[in-house]
Amino acid sequence: MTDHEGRGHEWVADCRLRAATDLFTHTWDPVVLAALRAGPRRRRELRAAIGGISDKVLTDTLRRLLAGGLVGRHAHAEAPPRVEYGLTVLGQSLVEGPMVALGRWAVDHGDELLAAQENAARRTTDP
Amino acid sequence: MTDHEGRGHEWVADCRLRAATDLFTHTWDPVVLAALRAGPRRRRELRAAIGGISDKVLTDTLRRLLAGGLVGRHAHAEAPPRVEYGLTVLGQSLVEGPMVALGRWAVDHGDELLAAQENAARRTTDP
DNA sequence: CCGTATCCCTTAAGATACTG
DNA sequence: CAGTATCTTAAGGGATACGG
Repeated sequence: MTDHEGRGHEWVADCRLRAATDLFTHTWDPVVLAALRAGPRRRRELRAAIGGISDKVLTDTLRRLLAGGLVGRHAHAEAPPRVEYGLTVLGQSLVEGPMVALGRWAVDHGDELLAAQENAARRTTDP
Repeated sequence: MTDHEGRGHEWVADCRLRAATDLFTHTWDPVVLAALRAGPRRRRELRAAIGGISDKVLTDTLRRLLAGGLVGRHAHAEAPPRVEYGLTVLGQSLVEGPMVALGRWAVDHGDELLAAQENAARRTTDP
């Protein structure tokens, strides 16, 4: 199943592609990954930088990303607890590769996307 | 999904990127898009090519992709109903760009990803 | 063949309050 | 500051049966 290029009828059976797309199924995962792009951050910094994410969801998301091997955690042994999260090498490759590509696409086709959505919406409302 | 005061934070405030990543939050969307990469397909062909998707979910997914302007629908006026779904120009640009990039990444880093996941899993089980 | 209509279960994610 | 503990709601996704 190494053959993902070209034919298309085998994409679905390609577990690796499925595994990759599944990395994006959780709303906040890409957001957190993107926020870590600039470098390691403390939990609180992350929360502030992201904005609009609850403590629980941030915890859940970080747990998942840690389990997925995309994010690493470093707890400094200090009196006021200091913990930093950062992208692993793997996480970095994902962010700098496909995610940047997606971001670029979003910028290039954002207007078009919105327009298409409105157009399709009007189509279903208008007889 | 509350909007956070449109200040120019970073990536997170970039609604276009959010809009783009949200295109992947539904499990089957990328799968269907990928299945359409090879060209327009009839509903039944799609279902067969994908495998493991229910009628309802396929319907939901197609509706969403249609509403999103990524997929188009063409109903031929024939005695036995014939309907074909295909990528729009916009959908094609998404598939051929970011999605192919993601697929390539999945192939290149699939082993690494699995290894990292197992590693992280062992870490949380082993003290 | 192309869908729709239900019912059911699981889980993401928000809100809130509390501990080390 | 870093995290946990509940509770709640909304929604994705599966199974099945029926309608155009």
